Amino acid sequence: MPKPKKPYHHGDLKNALIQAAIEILASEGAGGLSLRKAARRAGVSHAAPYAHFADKQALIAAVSTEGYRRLHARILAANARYPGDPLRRLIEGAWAYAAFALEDPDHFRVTLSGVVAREQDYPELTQATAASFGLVVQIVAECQAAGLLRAAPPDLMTVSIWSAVHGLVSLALEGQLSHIILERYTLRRLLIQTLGEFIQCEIPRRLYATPRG
Amino acid sequence: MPKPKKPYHHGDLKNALIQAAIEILASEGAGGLSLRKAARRAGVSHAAPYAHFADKQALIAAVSTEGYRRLHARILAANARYPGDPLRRLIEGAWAYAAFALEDPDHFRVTLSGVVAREQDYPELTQATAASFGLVVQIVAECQAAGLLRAAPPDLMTVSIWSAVHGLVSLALEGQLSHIILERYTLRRLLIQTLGEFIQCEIPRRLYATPRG
DNA sequence: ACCTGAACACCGTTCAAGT
DNA sequence: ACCTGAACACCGTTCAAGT
Repeated sequence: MPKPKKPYHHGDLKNALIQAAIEILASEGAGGLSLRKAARRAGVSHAAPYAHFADKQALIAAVSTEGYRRLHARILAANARYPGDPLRRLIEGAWAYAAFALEDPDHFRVTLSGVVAREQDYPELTQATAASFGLVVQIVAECQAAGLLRAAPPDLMTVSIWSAVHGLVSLALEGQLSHIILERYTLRRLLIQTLGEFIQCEIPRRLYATPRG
Repeated sequence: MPKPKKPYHHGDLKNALIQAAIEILASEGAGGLSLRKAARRAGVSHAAPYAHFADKQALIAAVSTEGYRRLHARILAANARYPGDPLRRLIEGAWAYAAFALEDPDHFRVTLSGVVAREQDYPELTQATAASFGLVVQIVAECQAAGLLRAAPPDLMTVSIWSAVHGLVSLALEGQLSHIILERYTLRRLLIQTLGEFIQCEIPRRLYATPRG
């Protein structure tokens, strides 16, 4: 216990509000998220959040930070499942990204749809994004060492691959991929097909199957 | 003149509202867009838009449709500039996409950030997206014929390349690309680097320079 | 057909005031 | 330090009424 803080009459309103916001995103979508509703769900008055967040943007930044941490945890878990198998780590890491988007679309949207003034004002968010990026750079570097990805500055290669994965997931999520295509191919199939353009070897067909779920 | 319609006392309120919305996006950003403000700018009462749009979503769908048309026009123009040069057409088409995002970030955001229930309710939007997608498929197919892209179903290859371009542009726009990277490389450089992973030949260095602007 | 004005339920944000 | 209640200026949407 780093700080034995037991404030007024709500255990930890700040985190309660973040959790409430994430729940609202899951149940009502991004359009239904309001400071007042989060306050109501946490059982406090509509002005109480202002004791912990400068404005709505600040709450959203906190929700975004938590989103990045969940993404990080998912990719890390996928990584742990395939020690010494860089190809599998790359593919399942990307799939973990997609799975988060599919399971919690509005939290994903808020997390990745920039809080605009970000960097300056929300150091925790900056740190969370840097940590995730760093993790992907590691995976990419492993793949390069194994000759699975072309030699290039790992951060540049990471930008390219992250872009491709993020773009595919976003377009699918926003319904911008034509029905014709989504009826013929699963998202996982499209993901592997796209990663296949980067990867310098054949990808085993058995990886096409969407895992558990 | 397909329809000599001269309604009540406003020439064409519907289009006036769409233009007003696009102007608001440019001057105040996506957060500042409201039906009431668009109505005010068009010089009508706040309830007047409901004669032409079912709700705010419907206006946004119209703005999105217009965004897709501008994107289409830009890519078409880039195409016309490089007849018989598929590589250049691909690169400058992608750059046209990025240029739209850079010049009118909030219109780009609204255009690509799905209206969710899209397909069913807004046939004009569906048509506009299909047209753009078709144009890119053409360019991709040309590149494949020239051996610049790997042989694969052109629509699948288009999904992969569009994803990469869209992802890169989106991440850059939302400030999700680390400062360190954006300070060292221009967006155009990152775009070409990314396309380079798909293209089966060397890309002339002189294309790295960002054109007019 | 096209538009207005009043009305309703909701926001984000501020601020004096209470414990 | 943490929270409340009233207040203000904004929304989206509806609806009776006017031309």
